[in-house]
Amino acid sequence: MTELLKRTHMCGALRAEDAGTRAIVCGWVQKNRRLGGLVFCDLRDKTGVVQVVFDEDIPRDAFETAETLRGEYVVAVAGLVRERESKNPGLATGDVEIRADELKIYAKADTPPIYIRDDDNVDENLRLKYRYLDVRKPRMQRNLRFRHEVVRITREYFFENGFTEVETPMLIRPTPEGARDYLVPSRIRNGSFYALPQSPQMYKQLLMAGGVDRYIQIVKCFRDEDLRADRQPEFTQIDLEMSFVDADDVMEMQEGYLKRLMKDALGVDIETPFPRLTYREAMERFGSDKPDMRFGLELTDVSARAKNCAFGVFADAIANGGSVRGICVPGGAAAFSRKAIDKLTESVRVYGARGLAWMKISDEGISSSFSKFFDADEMKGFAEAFGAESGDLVLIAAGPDDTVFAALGFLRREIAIESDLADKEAWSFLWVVDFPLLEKDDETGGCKAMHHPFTAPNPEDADKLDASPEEARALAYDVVLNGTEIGGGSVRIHDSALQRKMFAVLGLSQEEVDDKFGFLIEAFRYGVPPHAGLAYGLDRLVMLLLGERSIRETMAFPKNQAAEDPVSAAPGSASEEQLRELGLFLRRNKAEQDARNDEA
RNA sequence: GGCCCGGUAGUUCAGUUGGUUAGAAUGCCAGCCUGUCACGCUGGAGGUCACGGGUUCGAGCCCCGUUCGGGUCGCCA
Repeated sequence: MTELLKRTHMCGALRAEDAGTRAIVCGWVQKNRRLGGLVFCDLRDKTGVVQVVFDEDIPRDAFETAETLRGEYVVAVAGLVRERESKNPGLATGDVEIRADELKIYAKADTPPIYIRDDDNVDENLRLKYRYLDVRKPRMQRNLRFRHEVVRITREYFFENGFTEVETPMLIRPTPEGARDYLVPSRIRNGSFYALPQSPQMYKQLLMAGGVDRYIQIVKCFRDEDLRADRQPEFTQIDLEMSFVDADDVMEMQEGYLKRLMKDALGVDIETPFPRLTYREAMERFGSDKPDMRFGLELTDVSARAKNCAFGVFADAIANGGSVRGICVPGGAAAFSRKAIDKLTESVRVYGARGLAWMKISDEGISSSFSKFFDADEMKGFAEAFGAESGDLVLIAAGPDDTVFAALGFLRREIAIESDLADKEAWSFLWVVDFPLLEKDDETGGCKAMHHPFTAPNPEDADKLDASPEEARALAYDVVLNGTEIGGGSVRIHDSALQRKMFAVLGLSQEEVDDKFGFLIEAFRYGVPPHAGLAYGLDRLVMLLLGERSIRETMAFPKNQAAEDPVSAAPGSASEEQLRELGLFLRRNKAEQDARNDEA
């Protein structure tokens, strides 16, 4: 066993006032510079880098060892801290250096496959495969510590407010609704499966029935769906639930939390309460249920002007129950080339929009892709409806409402990014409320819960549940930051008659209800308080606060797009023995079977 | 499942109309160097151009297929 040099200081903490003290620091060799009779070594730990200097006045073997140092060797250095003759203003510790007299190499290191530098610009796949090297970089060190701070502040705030952290099971009953489950086969009961939780939803409601009153859990959740820059198969929720409260109480509690978080984590003061938009208003003004309100480019509905017009695209959209809406892009956007507009048109096709109509307003008048269908006064009317002035470009989409909203919602974000319209310093929080209770289920043709089947309908819409359930609003709310949903929740149904009605509207039979949710329904028979809650996506929240573009930057070991862990190469195959114990038989094609036989 | 982008030294990239032995930077190795800090100087090693097939006198480059990675739509109660 190597005898340790006991660390007395962290590398990045040394300052001019430490000059004259003897220090022992440990870490990784960032860089070794040999100048013949002098060796400079930048030593790195989690706090930063400090320069160590070896000269020929120290014991011969120590100096010769110093000459052999290479990048990422793990060492301990003992020596006197002293002020530097020539300071390095680029380094936090640049006023001092350690004049080493003792050196111990704990571990040598091969040349790493990636540079241990923030600006290495390396392929992300390599970063993930060698994540333990990537994590040595200041950026990841900062991100992981920041995430830790967010978690600490979160617990602090909610604990102060009477919340109890309770762990709920990771092995739960599979639920066919919603996202795909990760299944875990049972060994003890062959043929049965656990699922990993997509969220602790039902358990936290049981805790309300259990009198916990205020619950929080910072908890891993699992969804076997396709990945995105902000979606991982396993992610962390800040999950909470409160008893004897209404939606306003929950939102007020969250505003207090987010205000505290912004202050303590970033030193930023934000205004509360947050603005509230109804879902309908958010869609109509911004084409999104998570609008970014740091910039304008709001949508305008011009359906009335386009009704019964000669332009088939407009007229048909309205005749089929859709609408014609657009955005006005100011600031000289009328100078956009035909090519640029074509590119925007192409980009909205993925949202189902068939195309974009446009009009350019200039001092000479209006030029437009649809001017031949309208007279000059009508064209002027369009321009006025958009408040368009000379130099502006108006982009118009026509079709079913959801398509128009999706296309224009995307366009306004896209143009804001390209034209750098959003205030980078702004933290724009808001609530979106009054979500629809139900949405169309394209697979069954019926309705399904937009949030989940325990979400309470707005009492004002209670009468709609029978006749026109799709018009009913829910007591659901999302909190949005700079155009990204960071959390969402709802008031839950605690009235069993109402819950039965919801299941009926969703088309679930008594048998299905008993099978899937029986334990929750039964629990509610024994006295459940009114309750409501909310869950944040922690990874996404941390990503936004850090200004990162991917939640992978906030996780120590994220999965790649194929949901594989590049470090361990998970998922892997199970042994025949494991499969046998679980009572599982895999269907294999012949090639796989042959390969397996060859192995055995 | 669909669409888009990409894969060339360890790493980041260049590579002309398809034409000799595939280059640069950085990293790595060796030597020199007492104030460097992106140290410097000299020299050196390092390549299955993702894989397979095709077109061609000739393919890193063109075509087809596969694969891997990323983005995105669907999906994510």
